[in-house]
Order: sequence, then C-alpha cells, then structure tokens
Amino acid sequence: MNGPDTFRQKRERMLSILAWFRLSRFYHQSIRRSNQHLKKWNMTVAQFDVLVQVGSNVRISQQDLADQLLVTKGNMTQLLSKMEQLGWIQREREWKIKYITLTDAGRELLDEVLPVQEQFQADQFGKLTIEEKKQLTALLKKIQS
Amino acid sequence: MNGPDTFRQKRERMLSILAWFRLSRFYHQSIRRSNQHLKKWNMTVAQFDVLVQVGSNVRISQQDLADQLLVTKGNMTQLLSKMEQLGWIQREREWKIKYITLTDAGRELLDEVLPVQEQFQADQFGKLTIEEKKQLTALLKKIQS
DNA sequence: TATCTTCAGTTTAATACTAAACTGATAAAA
DNA sequence: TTTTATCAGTTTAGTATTAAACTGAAGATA
Repeated sequence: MNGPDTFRQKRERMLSILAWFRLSRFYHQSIRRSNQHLKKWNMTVAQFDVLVQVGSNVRISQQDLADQLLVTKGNMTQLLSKMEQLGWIQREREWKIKYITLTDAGRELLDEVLPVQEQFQADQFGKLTIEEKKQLTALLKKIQS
Repeated sequence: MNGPDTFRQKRERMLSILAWFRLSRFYHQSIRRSNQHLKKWNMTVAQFDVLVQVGSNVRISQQDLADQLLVTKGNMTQLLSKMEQLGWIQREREWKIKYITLTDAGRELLDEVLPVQEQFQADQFGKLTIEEKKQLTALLKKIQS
C-alpha cells in the first residue's frame, strides 16, 4: 500500500505545510519583538522564561526546569550560570540535585518585568477575539495530544 | 483611562499567554524533531529552508532570501557561505547584488529531501483534520494581518 | 566490599541567530 | 565633478541552543 499519494493526501500535506509556515513566521517575529522589548531590562526571552518558571515554584531542580522549558540540561546549565552571575538566581545543592531559587534581586526584577512583558506578549495576539484565542490554544493542544 | 485592569482584560491576557505557551512548545519540539530527521542528509532546518526557497525561485538575492525567511542578512551571509562551501548553492554577483541559485548537487539533494521532509513536517500536524488545519492557518494569518 | 547502573549536572564543539558597526558600490544631488 | 545618501552584503561580538561525551555521587547488586 505504498503507492502514489492520493489527491487527498497531497492536499492534506499542503495544508500542514502552510500551517507550519505561518506558525514559524509568527513565532520568529514574536520572539524577536520580545527580545527587543526585554532589552530595557538587559534581559533575553530565555532568561525571562527561566525567571518566570523559577518564580512560580518554591524550589525546582535544574533538570525539571529544563523539562518544563523544553530545553536541554546543557542549555540550562549555561543559562543558569549566567543568571547566577548576574545575581538573579541562586543554586543550592542537596544530595546530587541543585535546586534553583530567586534571589531578592531576582524577585524584584521579576515583579517589575512580569506584568509588562506579559502584556507585551499578549498584545501580539491582539487581533484575535477571546473565542479565537481559545480555538488556537485548543488546536495546538490537540496537535500534541 | 489607565485604571486597574478589568476582569475581561485579565482574562484575555491569560488566554494569550496560554496560546503563546502552547505555540512555543510545539514550535520547539517540531524544530528539534526536524533537525534530527534532517541529520540523515547532514542538513539543518535552516539550510533546508534556504534550499527550498532558492529552489523555488529562478534567482533570488541574499536580501530577499533573508526577508522571505525572516532572518537577518548577517545570518544569511553565514548560512550561504557554509552552503556554498558544501557545494549546494552558488552566488553570482550582478551590480551590487548577489543572486543565489542551486548547483546541480544542490538540486539533486533538494529533490531527494524535499518530499521526505515535507511529509515528516506534515506528520507533525497529523492529529488535526483538514478543517482544523485550515482553521489554524486562518487564525495565524489573522494574528499577523 | 567492589563494581555496576543510573542520573543530575557540566563541558565541548558545533550551528543558529541577532544587533550593530563596517565596507564598498551605485545613484543622486550639489 | 565631488559629495552624499542609500543599500547589499560582510564582519564581529554576544547569546541561545543542541548533541554527545564526560564527571561524580547514590544506590543496587554481586
């Protein structure tokens, strides 16, 4: 049953590719805008994402952080080293695990940036109605189910 | 009129953030899978995207290529240098513009990889029906309209 | 006790990507 | 004709990111 594609299959493939193209286009633009925006606080999107995750957990290990943010643990090591050096987070070793928490400075920074950046991020979806946002989320959720 | 957010505003912001989270999650996973897949041909997603764009145009300038792929021209210079070195593309200077075309080897490679990679990419949307794919594309289009 | 396994985190080498400064050629204006 | 503006492409310095190899500590097992 590995014959030539049917018309329907070709059509489906084309629709997927179109969707991917749109999605990737939007993602790139959005990331770039956010990075520009976060420059005011000398911060990158990757760092912001870490701050948010750490800020919303009492204590979280590096590995769990990497899993939640969908990056490799190697990437996490490097990000956290930089952020530790900047004085935003601290690492506490316990057994063989390193737990991450915000420093006071990190907490302060996050409190300042979070609402502004969230609004900025949200504005990128401004053309959609509430219903459409729900639809979009539902579709993306279904893709990965 | 800069008072505290209304309930509706908060709700809208939350929905946007959820959508962004889903989208970004999917994007990352998809890119990573594709990179793994393209490794068979010693190729990255960025290079594949360039090959496709160059392959579907008779002649395209570096700047136009960068615009179409939504990357900076600096990035394009580097990508193309590598790809030229690999013998996939060639640059022809005309006036002050450099036009890019596929070499025979590049064309051959693209012909081999394109259908497989497109199918691989499309499979990532496999959980969606035709209608849902259309919806997704329409929503993403609207966001950027 | 000695050795194996597992797993968190680190390191390394590579690509990707950006912003910003720079180069150099063309075209326009003085 | 000389100067200026514009614009394609390059370079540079920095962050992000990955895969894969490595380190080192716990715990299991022989």
